[in-house]
Amino acid sequence: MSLKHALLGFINYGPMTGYELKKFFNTSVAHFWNAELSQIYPALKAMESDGLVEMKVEVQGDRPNRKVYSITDAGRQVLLKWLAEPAEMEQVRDPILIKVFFGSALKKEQLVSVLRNSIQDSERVVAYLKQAHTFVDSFVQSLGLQQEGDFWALTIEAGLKIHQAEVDWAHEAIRRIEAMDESAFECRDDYPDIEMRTVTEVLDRIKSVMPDALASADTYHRTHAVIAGARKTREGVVR
Amino acid sequence: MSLKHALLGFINYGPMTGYELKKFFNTSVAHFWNAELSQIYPALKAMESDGLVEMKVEVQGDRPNRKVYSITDAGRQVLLKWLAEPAEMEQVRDPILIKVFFGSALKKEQLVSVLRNSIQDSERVVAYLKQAHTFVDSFVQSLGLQQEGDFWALTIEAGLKIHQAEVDWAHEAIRRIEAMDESAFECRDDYPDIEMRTVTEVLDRIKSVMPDALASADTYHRTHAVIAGARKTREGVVR
DNA sequence: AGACTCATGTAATTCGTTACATGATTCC
DNA sequence: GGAATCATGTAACGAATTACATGAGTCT
Repeated sequence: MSLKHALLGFINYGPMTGYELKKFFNTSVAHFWNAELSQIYPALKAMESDGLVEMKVEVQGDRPNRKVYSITDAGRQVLLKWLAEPAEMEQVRDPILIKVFFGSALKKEQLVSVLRNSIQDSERVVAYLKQAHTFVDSFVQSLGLQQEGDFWALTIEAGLKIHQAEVDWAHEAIRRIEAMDESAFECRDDYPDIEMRTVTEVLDRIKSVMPDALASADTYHRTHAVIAGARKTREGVVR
Repeated sequence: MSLKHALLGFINYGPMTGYELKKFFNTSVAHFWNAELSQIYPALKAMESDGLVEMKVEVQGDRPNRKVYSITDAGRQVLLKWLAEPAEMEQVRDPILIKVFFGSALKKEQLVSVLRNSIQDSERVVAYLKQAHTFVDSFVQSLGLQQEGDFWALTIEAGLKIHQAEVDWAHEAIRRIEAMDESAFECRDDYPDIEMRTVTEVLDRIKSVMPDALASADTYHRTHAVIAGARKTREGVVR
């Protein structure tokens, strides 16, 4: 679980309250991680009882009291250990790809319009990230965290490259879809009447004809498992 | 929620059991969606009681009975409606970027090694996807779903472009990190002693100096909300 | 007058993973 | 003899979102 580690990372900069952590998230890692206050507050409590952070109440007259968390030696150790471990690969879940995958059930223009909407969304994020560079510069300067600037910038560029790849793909997809024959669309009535029991049979048949290709497809998730296994061998236990 | 819609999409090809759906997932959309049997079975039950699918028990002597689900008219309507709606943008959560973000706490070589591991993972996926093309071709042919081939191929290419972008970024990141000064690393002891209360103050300061940049950073999530809002205006209620 | 900020939370719900359970058959 | 396939599930847990709750102070 990365949320607690991200919180530790920020608290490692200096003592902070949950409310401020939320602000920090919003203004720095929002494009690749987010957390609501309702998730942050319990997480901090749990981290405190695990001895990773310490809490001090700052009494305020006019406003609600602040609970300021600072990192402990144990917390810093946990953070450093986690940072140095290989990152877990998360299962991607991309609804737009499901829509394209089943695109033959739609009218051509409908599918194209879905893709156009998706391009708009991605382009908005790209526009945000382009501006984010200048903003992060002054943010980092003002907090005296100049050393962090380069690392923060790298994460922004990751976002830019990935979202730009999405945009490029979607444009190419629209081109390809528009070149497709009308008969490829709205074909829900004329699916083959074959009992889908054949899914299994087809896999068996392909298995005998081209064992290599199947191996790769069938073991996609096992591949991940193998990676995880390899990691354990490489670096000791990965919790 | 897209899982039920993905299930509907497959059942729309023809009647299927939960077990076969899992196989279909593994051999076609595994790179952008996955579901365990323990999630599929209850989902099918719920869809049945919602009237989106119908179930018939096929008694088998030797093996456990099969519960074959087929799509209803209501189900097909729900599927088509969902497919035509703009796709939701999911919050990205990328642990590797957290590690880079807090990379200054590590030693240079540690951070580079984390990135190298990440490259290995991504390249394995890229290798799988390159093979997947040929596999999907014969799979689609054998099932008599030739029309779907082009749409399936598009999703594979999306995966290729995005994961390739990740690989490219990580290589560039390693280059940049290796060019960085040693002093930028392991600097956890000399963070400024400023009370982090200043997060709020810094934001206020920047807000007055460069209101444009802040607007973009501060409203990243609101931007998403705006997109959702715009969608509602564009297309009616998006549940 | 109404919205936003500061500052804390709890509760309910959804989505997903992991573990556990059963039991015959077939492949190595 | 042990693992994998076929075929169904349940239960527990974890992560994240949404909704609800409080309450003073400030901004428009």
